[in-house]
Amino acid sequence: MSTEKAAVAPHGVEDALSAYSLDGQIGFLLRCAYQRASGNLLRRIADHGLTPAQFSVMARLHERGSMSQNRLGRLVGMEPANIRDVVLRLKRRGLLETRPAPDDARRLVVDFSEQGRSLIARLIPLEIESSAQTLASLNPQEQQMLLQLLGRVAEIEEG
Amino acid sequence: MSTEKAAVAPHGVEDALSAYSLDGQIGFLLRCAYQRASGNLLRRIADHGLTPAQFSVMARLHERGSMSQNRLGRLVGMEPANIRDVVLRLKRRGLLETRPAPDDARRLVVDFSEQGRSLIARLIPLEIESSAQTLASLNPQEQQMLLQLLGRVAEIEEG
DNA sequence: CCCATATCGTTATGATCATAACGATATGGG
DNA sequence: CCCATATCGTTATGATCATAACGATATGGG
Repeated sequence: MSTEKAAVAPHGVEDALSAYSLDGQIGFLLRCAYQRASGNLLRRIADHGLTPAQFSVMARLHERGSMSQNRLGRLVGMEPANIRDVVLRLKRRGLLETRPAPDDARRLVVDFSEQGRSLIARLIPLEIESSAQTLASLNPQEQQMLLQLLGRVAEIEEG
Repeated sequence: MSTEKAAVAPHGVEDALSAYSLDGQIGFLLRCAYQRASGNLLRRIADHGLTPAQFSVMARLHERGSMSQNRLGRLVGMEPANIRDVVLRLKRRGLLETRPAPDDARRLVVDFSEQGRSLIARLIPLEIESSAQTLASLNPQEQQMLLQLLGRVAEIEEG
């Protein structure tokens, strides 16, 4: 099973190679679909100076309230180095503020500024529109099915 | 319908805001799912020095044969500036070669080197494994359903 | 208490993306 | 033929990602 280079016929392998279709691969489809979704959102929020990644950080903070930078990153699927840069840019725009956690000198608590809190409230409706546009080619039942299946593939981390 | 700020009650909007859940948004789910799929593939091909984006370029070239850099980019969903850099890195690794198109001085024809042709053939089986892993939490029928729905959302460009 | 271990944020590096602007070349209609 | 228009590849800029390595701080078991 291991060392034998079966003279039998590598036919299976060759078939797999020629039958392979990039367009049918989950990874490629996800990348293309995300590009489309991301573009739909970006077109609506770019005037407000936000990107989809920045939006997700603000939206999560809106949902869950202020929390440490690290935890915020985990809840939106960003590595510590990554969430750091995103928070930094949002701070520079005056949308977020940070302060040391009173009970843990390692942690940095991230919170909205007044401007940020107001902005995210205005942007969420735009994202709802954007999601509808992304899913427009599916009927409601198919949309629910897709969201449900994607949720199981994504295995989002609970915090 | 347009200028009237209905005193009636912005209740609908407030409900939409509080009912909003990032985890149920198609864009966020796609980003998380792609991260997972991308990681699964990267773990298998990183030793060979390739990234998922580079893999998709090589796989498309394997499927369709040599073509212009611009068209190759369109067929994997990369902008001209982007496909350029990916092809450049693959050239540096000796996996791809480019030459001017004989019939059109604007075009750059991209093709495999011997080493590249051999590598992609060895990598495709790894990607098939990776796809299976990404979809492991779904049964075969659900997998087909997800791929079909994603394909309709992605609206991949035909070349 | 002490110390191995984990967590948090940071720095650095390199790849992926989108966008805008540009020169060079093709093309097609008048 | 000529020229408006499109296409191709490039340059530049800025944001998003993953990873490795690191110092600082918490924590929990002995």
